[in-house]
Amino acid sequence: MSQTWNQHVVKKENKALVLETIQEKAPISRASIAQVTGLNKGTVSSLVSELIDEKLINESGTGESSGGRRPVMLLLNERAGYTISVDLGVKSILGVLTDLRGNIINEKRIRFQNDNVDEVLHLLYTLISELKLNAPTSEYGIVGIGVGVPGVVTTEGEILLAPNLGWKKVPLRKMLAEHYQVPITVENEANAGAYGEKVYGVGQFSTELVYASVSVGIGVGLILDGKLYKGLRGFSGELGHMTIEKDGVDCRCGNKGCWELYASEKALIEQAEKKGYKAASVEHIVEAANNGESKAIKLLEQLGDYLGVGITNIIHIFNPEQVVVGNTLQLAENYIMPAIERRIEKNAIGFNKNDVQLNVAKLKKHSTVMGMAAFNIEKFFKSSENEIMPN
Amino acid sequence: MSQTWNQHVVKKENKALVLETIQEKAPISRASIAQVTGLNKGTVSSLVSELIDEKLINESGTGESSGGRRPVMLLLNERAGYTISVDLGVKSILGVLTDLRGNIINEKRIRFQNDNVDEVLHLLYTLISELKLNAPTSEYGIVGIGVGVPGVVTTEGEILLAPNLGWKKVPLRKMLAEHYQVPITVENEANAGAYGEKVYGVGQFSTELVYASVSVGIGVGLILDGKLYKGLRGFSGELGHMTIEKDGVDCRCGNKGCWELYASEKALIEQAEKKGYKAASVEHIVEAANNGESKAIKLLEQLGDYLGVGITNIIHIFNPEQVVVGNTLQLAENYIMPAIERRIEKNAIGFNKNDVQLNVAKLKKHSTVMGMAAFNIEKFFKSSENEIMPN
DNA sequence: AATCTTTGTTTATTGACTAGACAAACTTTG
DNA sequence: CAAAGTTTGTCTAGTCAATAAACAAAGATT
Repeated sequence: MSQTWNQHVVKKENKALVLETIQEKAPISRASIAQVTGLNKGTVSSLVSELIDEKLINESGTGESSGGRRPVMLLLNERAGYTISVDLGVKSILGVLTDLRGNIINEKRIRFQNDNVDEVLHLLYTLISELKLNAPTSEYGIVGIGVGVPGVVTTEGEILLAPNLGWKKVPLRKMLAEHYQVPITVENEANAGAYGEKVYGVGQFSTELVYASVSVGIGVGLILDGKLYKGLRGFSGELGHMTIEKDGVDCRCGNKGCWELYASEKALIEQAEKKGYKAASVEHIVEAANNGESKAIKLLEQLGDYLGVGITNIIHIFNPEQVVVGNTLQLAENYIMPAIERRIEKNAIGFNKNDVQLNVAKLKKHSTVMGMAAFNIEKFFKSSENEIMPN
Repeated sequence: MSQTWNQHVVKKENKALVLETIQEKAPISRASIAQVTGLNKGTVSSLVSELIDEKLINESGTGESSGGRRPVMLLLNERAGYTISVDLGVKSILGVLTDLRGNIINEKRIRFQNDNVDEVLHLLYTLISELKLNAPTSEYGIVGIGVGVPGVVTTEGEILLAPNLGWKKVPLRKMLAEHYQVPITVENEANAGAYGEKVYGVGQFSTELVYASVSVGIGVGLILDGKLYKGLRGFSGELGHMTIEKDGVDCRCGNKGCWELYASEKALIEQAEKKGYKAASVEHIVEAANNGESKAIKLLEQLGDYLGVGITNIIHIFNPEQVVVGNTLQLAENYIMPAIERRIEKNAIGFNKNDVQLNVAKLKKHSTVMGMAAFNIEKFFKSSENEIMPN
C-alpha cells in the first residue's frame, strides 16, 4: 500500500531534512538551516531541540557574526554511535570501526588461505568482536554491522553464490543476527563500493554513477537517480558476465565471451603466464611495467583496452555522470586508465561520451567498507527517526 | 534544495493518492478508498468532493450493498480531457486521440517517403490538427501533446540525432510549443514504448521492466523502480550500440560489433539479401518462413539467437522482472521468441534467469503512442494538483 | 417492526507549520 | 560612546489538514 500523508510524516521528513542539512553543511546555525531548507525559523528551532535531546547533534559555541547576533553553530554528534563495517574479500577480511560521519576509528585486517565457510566465519566473528571492544562508550553504541561480500546476495542478505570463495547458500545476515543484536546489512561488494564512492568518495556530487569493481572477476555497482539500484531481487550489476564476444570462450557461469574473461585480474594473469611470466600477480606485472618491461606494459594496456570495451557499453546503456574503476586492478591505474580512455574516445557515442567522467576510486581499498559504513549510518538515522513515534 | 513538508504538500499527496486509487480500482466507493489507502473516511469525503468539483471524477449511481447502506460508486471522468499522442516513425506517423484513461478515440496514420524535416513536420502538424478537430468538447480540452521519435532526445525535448530519419538538432518540443498552447512532451520511441507497456500493456504489474524496440535499429527503454530511467541527460538505453563482438565490424556510430549490427531489421535484410532474397523485407521473410522455406526460418532463428545474446546481457545487467520485445520485428514473433528463449535458457545465469519473464509487447504497434499518452495524462494530473494552490 | 450494518457527513480535537512580535547579542555609524 | 541597525533564536497566536467519534441515511437481517 502507498504511504498516507499526515502531520507525523511531515514532522518526520522535516526532522530528517534538518539532520541531513546538518550532516552536509555542519557547522551551521539554526538561522542558516531555515534559510537553506525553506522551513520557518521556529520550526527549525523546535526540531533542532529535539535532535539535541536525542543526542544526535551538538551545539558547539558561537560562530562569526555577520553584522548581528552571533549564531550558535550546530554539529553532528558523530560520537553518538559507531558502525562496524567489513569487506569480506577473497584472501582477507578488512574491517573498520567508524563513527557516524564515517571517520575510521579503528581498522583491522585478517588474512586467510582456507576458504572453508566455517573457518572464515569464525575469523569474521573474531574481527567484529575485536572492533566492538575498541568502540568508545557512546549514547547508542554499535548502531549497525555491515558486511560486503564478493558474490550474489539476495535482498534478504543471503549469499547465494560467492564463486571466488567457493561458497553457496550462506544465510550470512541471519547468522550474524544471531550473534549480534544490532541491525545487520549484507551487500554485494561492488554495490557497497559504488555507494562508498557516492557518499564519501569521488562521486559525492553525482547522482548517476557506475562503479566497476575489477579484481579476480568484475562486479558492477549502479547508483541511479542517487540511489543504489539492485534490480528485482538484488542481482543487478552482473556486468562481469556481459557478453562482449558473442562466439567467445565459455565462462563457468554458463555464458560465452563474458567481459571478465578478458578484463579481470584472472584474465591478466592468464595472459601473463602465456607470455612467460611465472606465478604472476598484479603486483609483479605492475612492477615489471614500472621497470619499463614492454611486455608487461602491453599486457596492462591490452587489459585496459578490454575494460574500455565494457565501459563503453556502460556509457551507452546508462548515460552516467561518472564511471569509477575500483578494487585491486586500481593498482595498475597508470597503465589501464589511459587505455580505457583511448577506447572510449575512439568508440563511444559523442552525446554519451561528453557527459561522462572516468575516474579511479578515491577511497581505494576502502570503497567497500565505507559503503557498508554508509549503509549502516543511513539505516541508523532512518530508524532513529521512527523511534519516538506518535501513539 | 530539498522539498520541505507542510500541510499543503500533505493534502496534495493525499489527493493524488485518492485520484490514483480511483484510476486503478474504479468503480470504488468512498468507504473503500478510505480502507484501501488508510485515510480517514472524512478526509476521503472532502478530497473526493474537491475532485468532483474539479470534474476529474464522477459519481455513478450506487453499487451493491454488502449488508448495509449501498455505496456511491466513483469513476474517473475520463472525458474531462483528451491527449494527442504520436509515434513519429521512419516511414509513417501514427497519431491517436485518447481520453484520460488511455482509450483511443481516434487514430490516424500518415505515410511518407521523403525524410526532409520541414515536410515531415508539416505532416505532423496536419495530423495533430486533425486529431484536435476530432476531440469532443470537454472540461479541459486537449491536455497534452506527446511525440515519440526514433532518436536521441534531450531532457529538453530536442532531437539531437535521428539517424534513420537523417535528422540532426531539431528542437521539436520548442517548435510544437510555438504551434500549440498545451504541455508538449517529446521522448525517445523506445522509452515511450517501455512506458506504454508498463502502464497499459504487459508490464502493468512489474516495476523492473526492460523494453527492447527492435526495428531498423535497436533502442531500449528502461523502467527501473517503476519509473522511466533516462540517465544524466536522457541518453540511456543505447543498447543497440552495446558491443557484443569486441573485434566486430564497424558501426556508423563509431563503435564496433554493436548489437544492432546483428539483431535488427537492417541486419536481417542484409543477411537475407546475401542468401539470395532480393529487395527483402521483414514481411517477405516472415511470409516465406510461414510457407516453410527453411532458408527464411533459419534467418529468423539466427536473428532471434543474436537478440538472445543481447537480452541475456540485459538480464545480467538489470535483474529485471520482464524483458519485453516490441516494434516491427514483433511480426516475426513465432520464430524469434523461441530462439531468444533458447539462448537465455542456455546462457543466462540461473539466479537472474529464474526471475525474468520474456514477453512480446501487448500493445504491438501502439506501445509508443500509448506511452506518450501515459506521459500526457500523468503530466496533466500532476499539474492539475498544483492548480488550486494555497497563496 | 426491530435490530444490525454499512456508508458518508459533520463536529470537535489534535498537532505541525507559519507569520510576526520580541528579546538578546552583536556591528556599524555619527 | 551612545544610538541605530542587524542577525539570531524563542515565543505566541493563528491556520490548516488530518483524525476520532458521533450521527444520519439507507440498506439487510431476523
